[in-house]
Amino acid sequence: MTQFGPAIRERRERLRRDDRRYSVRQVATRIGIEPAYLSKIERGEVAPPSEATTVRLAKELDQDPDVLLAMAGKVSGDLQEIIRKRPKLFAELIRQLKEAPDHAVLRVVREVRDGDW
Amino acid sequence: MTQFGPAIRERRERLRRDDRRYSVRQVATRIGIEPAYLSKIERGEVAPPSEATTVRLAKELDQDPDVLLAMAGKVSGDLQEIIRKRPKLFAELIRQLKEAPDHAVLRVVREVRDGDW
DNA sequence: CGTCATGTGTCATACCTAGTACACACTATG
DNA sequence: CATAGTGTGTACTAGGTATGACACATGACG
Repeated sequence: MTQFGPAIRERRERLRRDDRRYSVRQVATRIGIEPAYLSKIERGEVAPPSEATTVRLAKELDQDPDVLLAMAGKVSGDLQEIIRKRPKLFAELIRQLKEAPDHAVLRVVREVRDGDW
Repeated sequence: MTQFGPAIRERRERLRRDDRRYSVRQVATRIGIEPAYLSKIERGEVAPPSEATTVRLAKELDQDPDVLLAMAGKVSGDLQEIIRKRPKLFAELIRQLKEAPDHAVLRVVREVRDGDW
């Protein structure tokens, strides 16, 4: 699994090649944290930041928040809330899908989307 | 939503009617926490305990761990891990199912269980 | 009646989370 | 060459998490 910090650094530096506004300092300022803190995050010197900060960072770097949160070892609060409202149901479903191949899960997603319930 | 503490208390006292071994003290000792701490948990004087403690408590009181964790505002670590391994897929699925009625979700569960992938 | 168990109040604590503040050395640019 | 911007090291902290230790008053049991 790719580490959170390095992934961020790579992404930011890529963006920076075309746009000087993607420096540690400026990105940090835009998402409302200290530059030194972002630097440490990117080098993995500290643990990934809070969910809120991770999401702001994801948006800033035009990345999928759920993917970044996953790398940070977290699951989005809104997903957790959905699960908590019907814990038995969702726990069973998710454990059921643990070993299912991607295409099987996708099929379920599509079925539900087009479902006529 | 029922609160975590009171639900625990109620359940424990119910068990206690038939079995004197379900006192605050004895339950606490069996699951490895201080009696005073369990007392505070049951009265909601402190926040619900850690996931590990909650699960031990659930087993001790013969309750569904996922349900108790949900009341505690948490989602089981093993479910989170499943989601984190394929964040996009599961995020989409779960958000898709947010408004789906129970029977629709259950249908999906059954389909997957009997699925031929 | 003694003693054992019960629930709870008070106080203390170790560790974690999620950062801030500031200075310093290097680099690029006009 | 000045200066503006860059990344990073060191030091610090407010607030929360998850308990532990112990004493005390009450109630039940033999």
